[in-house]
Amino acid sequence: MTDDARSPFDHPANALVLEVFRLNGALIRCGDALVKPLGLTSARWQVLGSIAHGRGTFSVARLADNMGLARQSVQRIVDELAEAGLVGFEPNPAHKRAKLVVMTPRGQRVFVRATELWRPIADAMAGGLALRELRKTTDNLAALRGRLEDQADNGSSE
Amino acid sequence: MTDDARSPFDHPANALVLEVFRLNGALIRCGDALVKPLGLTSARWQVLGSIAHGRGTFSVARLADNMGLARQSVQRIVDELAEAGLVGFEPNPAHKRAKLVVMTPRGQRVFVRATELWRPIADAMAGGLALRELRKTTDNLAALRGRLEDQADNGSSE
DNA sequence: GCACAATTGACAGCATGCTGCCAATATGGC
DNA sequence: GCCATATTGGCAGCATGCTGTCAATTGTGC
Repeated sequence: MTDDARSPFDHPANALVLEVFRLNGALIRCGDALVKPLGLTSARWQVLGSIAHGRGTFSVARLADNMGLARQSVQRIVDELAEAGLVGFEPNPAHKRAKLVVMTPRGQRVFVRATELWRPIADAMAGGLALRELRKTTDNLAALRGRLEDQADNGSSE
Repeated sequence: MTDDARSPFDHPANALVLEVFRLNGALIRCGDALVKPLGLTSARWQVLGSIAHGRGTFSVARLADNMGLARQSVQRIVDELAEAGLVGFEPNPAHKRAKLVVMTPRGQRVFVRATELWRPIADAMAGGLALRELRKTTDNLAALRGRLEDQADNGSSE
């Protein structure tokens, strides 16, 4: 069953879009299952990853920008992580209100554990592709997103 | 700002995963904005697309399988589309309970209109990539998903 | 220094994905 | 034919994304 000219919905980009949706869903489901034993979810794990990436120098707003999400989406997750004792807040010398989000020791341990669980899955998933091909694919996705967002911006101003 | 060895989270697949998340989010936001004037959302538009793809020969459960989503996720959208008068139900000769989901004439008009709005955006987004490259990228994503899901399956049984 | 814009977080509410549980309807083994 | 199983839809509830609005803080232009 291939999707040919069955409907007016037949653009070469559509197959890619559908595959992005499917892969996104599969990644979230897999991640949820993977880190559930640690009391995490995909979303909380991702936020921990962003905090690790910034080494505790980011406010919630910066985290959200880096992840491409709305501030409030990240804010709620961070608040829940704080309630669970996995992250905390440090005073920000540059901004009294925008505190810096840092991992607690417990948060660090959980994040390291999640990373260990993920590595073999990532190896197996990416193993079939040459590193070059993997990078090329990533670059192509980024380029597609760049042009999509340009379109969205232009479209709203015209 | 590149993400080097700042944390234990440093696998070549991670850049791709993050880009899939970002592109997925960008596509949904763009789609929501695009079809909002038609009274649609990304999710409803996608379900209409699946119905069009099956030409009205699919039950809700089949639609969900095709989209890689849980049945209930699709069920709610279909119910809402039915309430909005965009889809209807035909009796299924093979199953009294599992009715076939079909577009109403109004649903068809809305879907065609959405497709017209999407085409120039898709052209602009994919335009920077050769058709070959676009297909290759799509295939790579599908391959990654296949291996990811295999891992998930094996992992649960071992 | 002061008013105005931009940034940030708090709170409330919606859309869409998920799961779990139950009832109704096939389907298959006996 | 009958009972166990699978499939399907209905209902309820949760997680995570979004938006809009408001207050607190910071930065800018005069």
